[in-house]
Amino acid sequence: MSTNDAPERYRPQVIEPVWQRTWLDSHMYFVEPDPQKRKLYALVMFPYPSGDLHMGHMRNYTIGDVVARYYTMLGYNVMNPMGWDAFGLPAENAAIQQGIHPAVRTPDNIDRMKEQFFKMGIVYDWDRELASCFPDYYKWTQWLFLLFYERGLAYRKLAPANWCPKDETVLANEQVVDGRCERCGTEVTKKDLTQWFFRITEYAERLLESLDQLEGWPDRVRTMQRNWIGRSTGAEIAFPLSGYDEPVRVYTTRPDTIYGATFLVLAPEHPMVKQITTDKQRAAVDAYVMQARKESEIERLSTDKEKTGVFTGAYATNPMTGDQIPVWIADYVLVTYGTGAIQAVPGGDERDYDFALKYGLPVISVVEPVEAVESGSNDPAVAPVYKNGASVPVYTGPGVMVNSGPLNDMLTGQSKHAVISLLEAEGKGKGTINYRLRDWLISRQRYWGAPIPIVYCPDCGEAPVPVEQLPVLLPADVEFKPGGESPLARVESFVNTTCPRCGGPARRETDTMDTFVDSSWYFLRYCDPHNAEAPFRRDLADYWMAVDQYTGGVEHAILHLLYSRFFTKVLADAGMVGVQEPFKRLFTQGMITKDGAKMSKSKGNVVPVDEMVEKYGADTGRLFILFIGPPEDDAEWSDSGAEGTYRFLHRVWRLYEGNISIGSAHIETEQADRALLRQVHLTIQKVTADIERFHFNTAVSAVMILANAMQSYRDAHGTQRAAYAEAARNLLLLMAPMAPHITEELWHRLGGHDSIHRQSWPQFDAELAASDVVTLVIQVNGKVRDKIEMPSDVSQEEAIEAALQSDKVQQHLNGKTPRQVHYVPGRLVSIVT
RNA sequence: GCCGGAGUGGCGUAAUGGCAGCCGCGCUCGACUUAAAAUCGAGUGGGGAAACCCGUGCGGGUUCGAAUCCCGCCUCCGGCACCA
Repeated sequence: MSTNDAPERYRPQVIEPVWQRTWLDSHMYFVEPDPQKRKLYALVMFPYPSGDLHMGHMRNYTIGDVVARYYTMLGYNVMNPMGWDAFGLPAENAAIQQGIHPAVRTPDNIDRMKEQFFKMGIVYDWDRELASCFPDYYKWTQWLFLLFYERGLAYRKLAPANWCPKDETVLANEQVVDGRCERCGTEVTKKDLTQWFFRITEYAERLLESLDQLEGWPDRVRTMQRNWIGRSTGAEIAFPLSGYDEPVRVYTTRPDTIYGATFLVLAPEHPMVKQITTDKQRAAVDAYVMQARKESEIERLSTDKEKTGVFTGAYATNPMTGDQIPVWIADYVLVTYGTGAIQAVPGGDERDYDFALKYGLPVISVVEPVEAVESGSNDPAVAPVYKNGASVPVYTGPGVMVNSGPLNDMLTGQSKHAVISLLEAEGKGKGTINYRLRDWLISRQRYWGAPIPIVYCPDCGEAPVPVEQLPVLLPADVEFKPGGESPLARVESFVNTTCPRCGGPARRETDTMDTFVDSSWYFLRYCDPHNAEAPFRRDLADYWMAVDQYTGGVEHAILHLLYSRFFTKVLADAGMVGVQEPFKRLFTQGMITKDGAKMSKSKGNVVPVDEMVEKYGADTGRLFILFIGPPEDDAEWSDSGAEGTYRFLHRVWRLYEGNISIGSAHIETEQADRALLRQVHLTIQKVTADIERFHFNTAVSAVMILANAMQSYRDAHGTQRAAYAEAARNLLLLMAPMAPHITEELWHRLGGHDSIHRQSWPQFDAELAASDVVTLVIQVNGKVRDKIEMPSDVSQEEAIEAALQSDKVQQHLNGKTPRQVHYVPGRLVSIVT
């Protein structure tokens, strides 16, 4: 029981810091493995330490905090860690532009952001904090690189990088704006460099297969990953080249259309282009190859763009028809997909068709639609189309084979198997499975990343750095100005080393790793963050893994999540973890946009959390960001409306003024008391379900409805009846994960002991929530004509009888006899005449 | 362009096959006040005096019944492998 003689205003700026300090000092959310309790690993994607948290972060971390606090109240042993994805481009840019060393700037930013986490009332197990840029973390990133290396999953090959010829530096895609260097405006070209790759394609099939088991993932993310991996079945076919020993190997998903293959197209970068180009065509081919290397992949794959290409002068033989067909190059063929060469079948492929019409290449029909092959074959998208007055159409749909020798009269599908058998029997090709997924390029010609732990010896060649020599430390004294190579290459003391095999002089690899490598295993390090002997202990990973609830931005739906899944599978194969998949349930939140774009420092549209928290307090900010809309949808930021949430919390505060007799066993049984208790239990049910399914906006709405009901009840009956106390207690518990400070404060003012966050989550009582009447909606011919109140146990017969007797229904029936009546129990009667 | 998603009052949204607009913002009117702020109360999709009609981006379909399911289109957002 608590009495407040002089009502005190709600002052978040006063109460919030007090509880933030209390939670931190009491280590409330610091956890150890406890086999007696159900564990729950709640994880939010760790941020890049840009220095300031904005409203997009606030949404992300508030959701994570609600999850952690909610499951704690449910009695789980909840691990909720936080760390920093601290390597990367922005720190290096700041070093170049402002001369601030990343090793100085990054910890400063981390401190600032950590302060902002405290101010938002977000609780973590800070004992597990990590930062990917600290040697005690990247030592193990390097260790894992060596593990991949030993397992044959890391290798080097030549690959192009964006290159600014003026600055003599490699550019990230982000630094290339409209084909030009963002710094100096020079036209960007490509430079071929020997770079490190991870062999993720070896895991393509497994990454695809286990997607089906990830039932706790949103369908859209699973679909995106499935399409990204892009499994297709087809055939690799050899087209002999006139005058060469080596044939051109093409990959096609439509080997059945080979009789219509009237030319071949190689990617401009295809290794055979140089040798097969005739002298007459050389100048044109070279110019085209140069041009193609300037284009981005997105430009090249655009089906809108007019097709371009050049004839190489070479001819190949169609292995099925024996015809001599010309070999072209074109930028719509990518060297990274399939074999980098295609058989062009203009009669059966839109792109090939456009290309053939433009360059006057022959078009042959090989598939004709069959009437009623399948119902639904009248789809206009796949009907034969004659473009630009061509005499032969393009048709990509299913049908029957024509002009195809032994395949004639077969149906699509049948013909695919038949032609593969023929090709295999004659040694001209074979059925294959192809993936769109490419190996993961991890080399970066940058300073601020984990050095790749490899040494090159003039005598022994490439050698891994011995484990006991890890970490390969980033030197502190570096010149950041762009020029030629990775900044590390200019640090003699770093580059010059000794060969671990022969002890002779050797040079270090000067590339660093893609930051996605750092973030592909951080969730494992959290399980055992201080381990100096290994990345993490197996038994600790076994206790905590998999992550039960992973929350983060939808922009990570493909790359980060795919790489983390890949890492987990490799580590499972190495016996280091017991799970095949790292993230059991995934929630991808939408972005908070401002001026129509994702908030980011580079776009200058950031709304910092500080402003919000200083003006209204953390609880208002948290509740408002949860209330703003469905968390999986993007939301355009506007601070009008925050005011309403602030008012709501003031109203809640006032609900706790006056005497509230918590703990009274006696519940009055007046209508009003029963109605309030019903509302309490409906709210328990709703808020519980909404938190479980991440519908926080409707959970907030539900507690507002309960607060409104309490207010009406109080105005009529005061605060001293037990029903009110029951409502008061439950409202705080239900709001506690979302608005942790005000609920903690009011909990103590009500006389509650311990922390509200250590209380049990309220239990829904169906009996108290039940209502004795239901409102039935009566429709006549699909339109609502009346509503009638009936006892909740009304039978179908009674409901229909009552509906038919309604005056309004009689009026709309207009003397006609109902032909059909549909009854939805407890909800609706639909009468059809 | 390709892959994925979203479009509902003046605004954020609710309803995921069964009452379109819950909850909140904004606005209007009223109470309290010397006045204002704060607070409290009433109202608020469009048309119509009313009965009622219309209405969930656009066009079609399925159904007794569609914001919700299906087909086609338009617009906006995210990802597209070196931003993370």
